[in-house]
Amino acid sequence: MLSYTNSSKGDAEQLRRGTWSAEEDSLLIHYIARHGEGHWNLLAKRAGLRRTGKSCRLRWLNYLKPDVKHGNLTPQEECLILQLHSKWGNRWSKIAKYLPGRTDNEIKNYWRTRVHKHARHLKIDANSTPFQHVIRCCNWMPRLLPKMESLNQTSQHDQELMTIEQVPVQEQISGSTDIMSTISQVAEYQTSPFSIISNNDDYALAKYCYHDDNIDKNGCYYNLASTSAFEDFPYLVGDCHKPDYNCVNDGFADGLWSMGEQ
DNA sequence: AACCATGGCAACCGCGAGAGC
DNA sequence: CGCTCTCGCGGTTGCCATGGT
Repeated sequence: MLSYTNSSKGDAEQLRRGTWSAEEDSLLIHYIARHGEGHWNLLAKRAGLRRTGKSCRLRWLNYLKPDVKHGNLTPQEECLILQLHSKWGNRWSKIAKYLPGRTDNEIKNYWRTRVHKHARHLKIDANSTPFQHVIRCCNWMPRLLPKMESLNQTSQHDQELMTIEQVPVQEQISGSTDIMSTISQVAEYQTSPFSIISNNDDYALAKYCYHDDNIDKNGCYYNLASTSAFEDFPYLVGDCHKPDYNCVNDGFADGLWSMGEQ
């Protein structure tokens, strides 16, 4: 599919829309390699692309940029998205800053296709408190955590996740709301269902794993720690309670939650 | 085999913030 | 102060692949 925008200045200045061709990608990549990013409208003209600057910027940031990761999200990334979304809501770009190589667009798509789907089936608003409970207490998070553990043993990907260096400076200095500092504080509580399993000052790499014995047979976390230090990141310490929503504890819900798994 | 429904995702759109003049 | 331009964000659209009937 390819279309052109209407232009009052005649056909010669018509702009292309729709899917990018390999040739256009190549033009954009080579131009940026030589001249760098920015000034997208000018870039589009000088690179010989009949695209808007906006379109060029989007294509570069979401697809062509070398550090953009392609492929399925890992359980760690899914878990982090769920946690951060519960904290910030639809602040996709902010959430994306904590997932190196993932774009806001990709995270947004993930949320809309996967998470909203589950909310629809459960007939719950995806942004509602009941759905938050469903995610963190009943099905999703508990299902992701064992996957995270198993992948931790072999994957290097998680070692790239959430390093201090990759978090923008303005986020690092944001005081008590800094996710990393909160995670570090969580490490001090070995009774927490999550704990830091690697964290040194030089590399400042934080990883977290999950203690299976802190989860009850209904898939709910025990309330193991309650301190103001965790308020910014409550789900890491399991402030969770047994849900009141019966719909998520029956077999119907089980089927729903597993249907998206591959 | 043909049709239809659905999911996944790339791309577009509208808006607002900020910078420069 | 107001205008224009650029950039970035969140919401939405529409294409394509896949699976079901």
